[in-house]
This record gives sequence, C-alpha cells and structure tokens, in this order.
Amino acid sequence: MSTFNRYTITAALPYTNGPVHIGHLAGVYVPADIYARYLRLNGKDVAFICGSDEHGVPITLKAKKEGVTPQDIVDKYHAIIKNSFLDFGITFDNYSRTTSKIHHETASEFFKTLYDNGKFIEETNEQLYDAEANQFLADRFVVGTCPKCGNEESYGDQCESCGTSHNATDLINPKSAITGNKPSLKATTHWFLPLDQYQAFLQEWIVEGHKHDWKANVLGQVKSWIDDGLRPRAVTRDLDWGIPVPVEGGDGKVLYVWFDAPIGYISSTKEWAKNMGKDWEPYWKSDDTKLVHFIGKDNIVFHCIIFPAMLKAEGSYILPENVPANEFLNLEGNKISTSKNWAVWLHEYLEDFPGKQDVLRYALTASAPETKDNDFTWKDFQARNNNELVAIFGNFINRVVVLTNKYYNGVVPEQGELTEVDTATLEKLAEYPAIISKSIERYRFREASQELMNLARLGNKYLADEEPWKQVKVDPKRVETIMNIALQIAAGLAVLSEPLLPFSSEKLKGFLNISTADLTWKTVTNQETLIPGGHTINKGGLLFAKIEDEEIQVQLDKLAASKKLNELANKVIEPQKETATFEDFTKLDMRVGTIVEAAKMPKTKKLLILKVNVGLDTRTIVSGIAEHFKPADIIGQKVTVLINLAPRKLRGVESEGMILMADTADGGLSFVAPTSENCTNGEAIS
RNA sequence: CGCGGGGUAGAGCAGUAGGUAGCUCGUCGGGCUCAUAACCCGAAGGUCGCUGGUUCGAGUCCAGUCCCCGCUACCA
Repeated sequence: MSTFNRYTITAALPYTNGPVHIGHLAGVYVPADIYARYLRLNGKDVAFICGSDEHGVPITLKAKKEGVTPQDIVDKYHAIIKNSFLDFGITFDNYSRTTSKIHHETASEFFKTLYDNGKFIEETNEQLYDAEANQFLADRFVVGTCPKCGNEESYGDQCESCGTSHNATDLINPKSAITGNKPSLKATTHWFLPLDQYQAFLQEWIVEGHKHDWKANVLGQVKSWIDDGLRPRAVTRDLDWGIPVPVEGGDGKVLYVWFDAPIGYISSTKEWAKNMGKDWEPYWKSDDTKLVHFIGKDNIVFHCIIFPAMLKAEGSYILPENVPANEFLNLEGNKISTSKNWAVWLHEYLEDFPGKQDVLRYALTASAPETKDNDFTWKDFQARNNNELVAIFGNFINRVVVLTNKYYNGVVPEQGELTEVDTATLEKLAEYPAIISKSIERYRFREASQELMNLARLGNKYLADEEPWKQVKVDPKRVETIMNIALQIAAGLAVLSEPLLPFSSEKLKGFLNISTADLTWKTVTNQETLIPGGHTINKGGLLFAKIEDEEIQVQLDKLAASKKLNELANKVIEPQKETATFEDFTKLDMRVGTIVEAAKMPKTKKLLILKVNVGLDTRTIVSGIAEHFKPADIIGQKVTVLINLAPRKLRGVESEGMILMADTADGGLSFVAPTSENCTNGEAIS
C-alpha cells in the first residue's frame, strides 16, 4: 500500500536543560530509531531528523540560577544529549540545534512569510511587568492571592488550592516570583496565530480523515482540543533568549519557543541536505513523502494542532501522515523527575552496564508505554534480559554456532533432502519479515519485539524437535541439513533484529561472518538460502550475558539513595511566624476526638470524609489526607481537632473543623494526638 | 466539575469488522542434555471493574456507575 518515495521521520527535539533519561528513550527515540532503521533496511529513502531545543524561559532561569549564560547551559546539555543518542545507536541522519544559524534563518523566514501573507493577528494588551528584572512576567512567574478562594500562593494562571484558572491580572496583591516586587501593567504587542480559523481543516483532516489509522490516545486528545474550540495563540514573547521577531515592532521580542522548535525539524533537514549535497525540499513539500512525528503525549497538541496549522498557513508544506505519540514511562512506581533525580540517566546507565545498549533498548521496547503509562522496574529489566535475550535469543545462537564449529569446524554444511518439518520451518522463517513489518508499520514496536523473539523460539523448537546431537550418531547426513536450516534461522535473526537490537545484530553478523550488504529485509523472504553451504562462520561468543541480582540491587540502592536525599533536601524548617497574643490562642478551640467513620470523597485523590466524635457531638470533617491514609486504617484513631474553625464546603460536603497533622520527613503525614488513653473525646487542649 | 487514556489469569499486555477468551513472564509437572542450569512439551490459573440494556449470541455495541493515570510544577 505504500506509495511513498521518501520518508521524513522526526523525533521530538529534546529540551536542553538536562540530560536525557530512559523515559525519553522509551517514548520517542527508540521507536523512532527502530522505524528509521527498518525503512533503511528496506531500501527506503529516509531522513531521520532531530536536534536540541535550546530556547525558552526555563533555560534562562536555569542559567540565572547557576550564574552562567543561557548559551553555556545549552552548550553543555547539547553535548551530553547528542552523545547519549550516539552511544545508544540512535541513527539520526542529522542532529542539529535551534541556536544554529541555519535554524535562526529558517524560523525567521517562516515567520516572515506568514506575516507577509497576513496570517497573523496583531494584538496589544496590558501585561504584568517587573521593572527591576526588566521583563514581562509569564503566568507562572506571578504569585498572588486567588480571587476565588483566598489562597495567597496562587499562580498567575491557576490556583492550586481551588483549581480554578484565571488571568494573572486577576490576582489580588500580585508579586513577581523573580524579585518579589509588585509588578506593574505595561502595554505590549504580540502576534497570534488564529487557530480558530484552522479548526474546520483540523477537524476534517484528523478527526475524520485519520479516524482509523491514528492512535486512540492521540485522536482523543486532538478531538478534545477541537471540541473545546481553538483560540488564537500568541507566537511571540517578551524575552531576550530566542529568535528575534523579524518584523517591524519586534524589538525586544522573540518567537515563542513552540513556534520556533518544530521549525527545527525543517532547519535540521536543510542542514543535512546541505551536507549531503541534496535538495531538502522534497522531504517537506512533496506529496509522495511520508512525514511521521515521534513524540510523547505532552507534545500532542503542538504536533497535531499548532504545527500543522503553521504548515497549512505557510501553504507549501506537507502534513504529517501520522503522529504516533506514546504515553509516559514511570520508574519503579513513581513519575520520572529530573529535579528529584528520580530517573535512569542514559550516560550513567552505560557506565554501569557498558556495552548493554540493546538490553535497555529491548527492555524499553518490550514494555513501551504505547497505549498507557507504563512502569519501568529493574526487576523487569533483569527478567527481560535473562529470560528472553539470554535464554531464548542468545542461547539459540550459541547452540547453532557451537554445534556448527563442533561438527563442521565452522563450515556451513549443505542442505540435503528436506523433510516436511524442514520445509515448514523455512516457510515460517520466510514469513517473519512480513510479520515484523506489519507490526512496525503500525507503530506496534512492543509487538514487533515479541515477534522477533518468536523467531528465536522457532529456532529453539526446531533444534529440540530434530535433536541433531542424537541424530549425529545415527544419521550424520541428516544433521547437515538440520544445521544448515538452523543457520538460516540464525542469519534471519541477524537481519531482522537490526532495527530493534542493532548492536547485537552487528555482533551476530560477526559470528556468522556475514554482512548486511548481502542481506536485506526482503532477502529473508525471497532468497532460498541466506547463508550458503561452504561458507565459514567464526567461533562466536556470547551475544547476551546474564545480569545478576547484585547488579540490579546496585541500581535499586541508587534510587533509594536519591529518594533519601530528596527527603532531606525538602526538609526545610519553617521560620517562626509573627507573634500571637494569648487572646489569639484562646480563640482556637481544640479538642481531643476519635475518628469513627472514614470514606473517600469520590473523584478526588486527596480528600477523605471523616466522622469524628469530639465529645460534644460527632461531626463531619473533610480532610486532605487520602494520599497517606486508607479509610479503614484510621477508624478509631485519636486526633486533635480544631472545632471552631468556620465551616467550609469542600466538593459540596460541609467540613466542620480541622484535624491537626504534622509533616513527616519522608513526605508523609502523622496525626497529632494525645498519647494517653485517659484523654477522652471532647477534652480541651490548652 | 469538565476532558483524554486505561481497568482482560500472580505480573505485563493482545483481542482486528460482536460468534466457544489469547500471548509473554512467573508457578507446577514432565522431557531433553547440543547450549549461558539454558531449551522443548504439558498443566493449573480469568464470572474480561460493576450494573442494566440491544442481540439467537458481547471483552467487543448502547446507557449508567466505580477505580487508576494524565490534562497543574523542571520533565517524553
């Protein structure tokens, strides 16, 4: 069905404010690389494009914090990231960066084209401005009192206490998060891409047109945005780090990082084409090019709504044929977090497991977050290696290589007369390229990895059924055929494993003394024999090595150490508050109480509805402790209750008091309660 | 509250257009000994979150409901 003459494959541009970890690899780069390698093996014309995303506010903040320039930050991480990709065999045809000259020119020109063609709306409005920091404040850099619930720590865009979203200018007593100063209002002009004008086009193209071939999570997300109604989106920012707005009135403004970043795909392609002496344009402007974006789920809106709208507005570009976004990978049950150092960093992994790139590639592929968030555990990693790569794949190869050397001194024996089983086995082998292709072309890499393993199983089963080690004593001629066929399967594995396990594929080809030049995806199906009789193979070695419990324990200890460190780092002792008078204190009526009933508030994660006996009565108290306590475990718990707190409705349930809690070092909560059993309910606390 | 994704054997997942519930790992039993104590065969284990409906027949369609994750923090 493929009528495409060339492929442009992009992988999300990693943001250069930190190194890359297994989540990045599993979600984006490994699947993209498998896809690109697969296409190349099939003789396709492929441009696999990526680069560092180096603009945006977080980088300027990090630079400020570390007392260096933004350029220093991006230089540092660009180098680390680029190396990690190289080390893991991610075969980008070009890895560029958005601070490059070619990107600045390309993005500038792109913006100017839209500007000249009247594709933008220009709007001036008043925004909060920090005079001391000399900059406009993004929503997240404004803190103030929420107009709705009175929370004093609300962010400019949303109050975390009551959950409502608002404008930064709505906050009471707004403060700059940078200097703490009160910001002033200042007029600023920005350019907006009127996404609402593209709503019908997006509806038709994605929601109707790709109803059946795009992934459910992507389609759902897009549909949700479109149904919600698209609004014009600013594509410029008041900032000094980025690509200057190249039109009149653009002084002191840069392109919004999300306008500039996806254009990075284009500029990176241009850079590549230039180096290769090729024309870049067909890769982005020709209808017979298949454009595929590999991304994580947080990028769906940008790649399915904003970037396509930009491309459509420009007019001469093709649109992505698919955007196979993955969900997120968790690590040992918790979200991967850069700041909490809850991650497996690629550069550190290779220090601990040198030469084991394929093991991680395989483990991540085999449990990739393709349809929902998944959990990476070291135990699973070990099991994938020991039970699948070593026991099934590696062991089969070892059996074949050892036997061939033992019986025939490494020379591939000729096929004799074929039995029914032989023919069936060879036919099955010939089917594998199509089977694995089907999975890869549908972006089901997890499935592809299992199919590859099934081919190794086919080999093991064939040997177990034919028992060459027995036959060799009674019918040595027959063993020649058996080993020949086993070698064909080994050669097939060498070829078909390349996209998923490139390093091992290379190693295996070395064992078998064959090269990819002679063998491609199609030859596995079409060619009678992949490895001819008379050919001499090498002595070989181990394709994969077992990973012992101790090695896994080291990794688990490492994570436990980061957890501990986080707890200590987060443990700040709050300074003493301003003096309270005795009258202030006596206003508070605190009593001893006992929890008699507890139930979770539906559809919330933090709230429990408690019935507490406080002596005077048994009252309802809503408490935000559900993340730390199970309802059943706290019935009968003695607590301290502030009973004359003004009642307040939480999610429609009136809470008549407050239970006193203390934070614990590990981020949990502890009840503050009398230790003596003699304290009865209703006893006053003073 | 709303929106998106998910809820299928101990774990991780498939289940395409509705027709007797599958795969991998793990567990148990057996076989084999060429191989990194690896491999091969067999078995146990599921009222497909729950309730109701459509249908001759539903994991698969419809309605309702519960639970988990995300949409909000540096992060794919």
